[in-house]
Amino acid sequence: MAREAGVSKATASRALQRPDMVAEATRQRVQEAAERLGFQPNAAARALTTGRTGLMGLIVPTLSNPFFAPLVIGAQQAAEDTESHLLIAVSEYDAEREAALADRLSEQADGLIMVTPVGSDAALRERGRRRPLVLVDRQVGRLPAVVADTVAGLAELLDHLLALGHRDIAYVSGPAGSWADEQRRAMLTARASDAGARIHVLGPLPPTFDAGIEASAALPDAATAALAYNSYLALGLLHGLGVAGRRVPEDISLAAADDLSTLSATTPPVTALDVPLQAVGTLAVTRLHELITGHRRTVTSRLPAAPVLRASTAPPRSL
Amino acid sequence: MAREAGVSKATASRALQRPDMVAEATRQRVQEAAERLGFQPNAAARALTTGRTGLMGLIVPTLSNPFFAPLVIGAQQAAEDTESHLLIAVSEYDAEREAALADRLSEQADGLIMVTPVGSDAALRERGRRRPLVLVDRQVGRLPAVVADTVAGLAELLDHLLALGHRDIAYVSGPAGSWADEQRRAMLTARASDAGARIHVLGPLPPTFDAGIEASAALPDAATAALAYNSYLALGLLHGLGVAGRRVPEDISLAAADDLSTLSATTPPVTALDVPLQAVGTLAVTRLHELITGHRRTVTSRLPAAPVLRASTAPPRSL
DNA sequence: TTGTATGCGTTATCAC
DNA sequence: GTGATAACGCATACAA
Repeated sequence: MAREAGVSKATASRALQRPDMVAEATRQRVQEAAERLGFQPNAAARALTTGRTGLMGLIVPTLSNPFFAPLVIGAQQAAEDTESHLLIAVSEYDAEREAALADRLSEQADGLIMVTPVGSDAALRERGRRRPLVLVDRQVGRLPAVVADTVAGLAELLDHLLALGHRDIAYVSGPAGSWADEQRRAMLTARASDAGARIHVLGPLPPTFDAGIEASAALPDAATAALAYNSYLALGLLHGLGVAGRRVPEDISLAAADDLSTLSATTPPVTALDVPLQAVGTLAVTRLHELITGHRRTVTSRLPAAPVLRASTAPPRSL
Repeated sequence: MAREAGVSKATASRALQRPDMVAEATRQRVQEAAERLGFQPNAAARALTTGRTGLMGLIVPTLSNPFFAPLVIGAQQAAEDTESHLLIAVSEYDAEREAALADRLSEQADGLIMVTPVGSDAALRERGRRRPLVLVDRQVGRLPAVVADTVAGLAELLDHLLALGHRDIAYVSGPAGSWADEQRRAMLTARASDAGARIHVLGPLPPTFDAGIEASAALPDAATAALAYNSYLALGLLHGLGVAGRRVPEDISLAAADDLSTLSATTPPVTALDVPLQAVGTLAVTRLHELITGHRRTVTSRLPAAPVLRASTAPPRSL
């Protein structure tokens, strides 16, 4: 130990952790001794006494979908601000796998952030009881959560289509069992019906380009607009429609419920929902930090998602 | 502690860690007691005695560029196989920041994987001396490294262009100070010259879509083909050329030195280099694990990058 | 302001 | 096969 500085380890520890609890002169000596020896504090030992590892676990369903990159980036930034690091794991949309990962991460981290579209409410509740837990894009009871309000955003998007005159709108839905997808479906159906319009649900479908192509052939004839669960489905739809000779937006309008950057570079650019995922990531880490330090009881935060209107949506032909 | 099972903690520990060193009956009792109490081993305490945290640090320059996603995914998978977790941090291409992150991660992790296009050789050498370190896409002395052989792949790509008949080829280069970029430039210039052709270097440029657009206007008149440092530059070039009324590949051929998925969905699809980044990530973790467990002295592994020929490359007009 | 002593939860050593 | 017991390296309560 750095009693190269000629002090007790207690003083050394203080000099590095609580510089103000020690005489300036000794602080300097310790500092220098530490440098000279290339002293590296042992995180494990510190964690053992303090009960804090300074690590936060982050479980995402996948990293293949660039959709999640901003979330990780945002979380990363906030983690830095709280002097902690991120332990990232990937569940592959598998509830069992996710549970195993969460268990293992719990041993190492001070708390967990989970974006878990699958996975049972009960399991999450139980997990939240044991250790600090923040959910992302999902609400379970009174568990702390940060959600991007895609439902409200989607409502705006729907309103936009309705205002354009669309009355038969296809919703190309996402993976089976997705919590978010169910919320959206319910909202769309109800809201459309209130406005005297109809939602034609296709799916559930895997949220992929190929599934979008297939869906493009299955769109009901009546539909003058299609709303896709995500960008990949939208890109597939665009491609499929193009191949089939149906023009967007002349023959059919198209919009997506999330907004990967490619959507703005297609022909035509696709109307989409800007989901503030980076902010979600940042906020989730902040919340978890509050939870860990016990600074505050936190509940659900809701970040608005806003439609980005592009050239792929226009009034239906019949008008 | 789980002496709910009526055994000493020593036995309890053994029952859970070395099941074969304990009588089957007691193993069961301990097991059950652990379940009942929801016992969670404390990773910090274990790390303190064993000297292993089971964590690996991974520092990437950015996560905004989907280029790195496969790397993380590959690393993730391999980490799972070695029973370890990944601590991921982002350097933002900032050497100073990177150094700070590396220092902090070193305290927590058993070793580090760094993909560091910037950052000085000397600093990396020193770091490699202190703790297990694996470099990605970079070689520094005899430090263990895993590199995707984009230089060799690019040579193939160049050969392809030469075989098509191109003699004046623009290389739209990447960020200033990039290790990989320099390697490429040198190879291209030398190899082209050997074949009686010329490389026109544009840049250094930020590896972005917008920079690609600008570069498209700056291409030398003589150039019948352009090779871009990465997909974003290639997409920008494609866009810029399209706007300017120059057709790809009729007027000019285009290729990229990496291969984001969008390149295959453009019009025309863009010839590119398939960089096996996922395999790189996997191998890097495997190497680091070997290093940590001392199973093997490892040096540089080189994974081949192969050209994917698409419609954006064709013989030059003049032929 | 500084030093001494204790404990964090686990594994390793050495008896039994 | 099992049980005491001593580390591991740090932070703190308490004493000086």
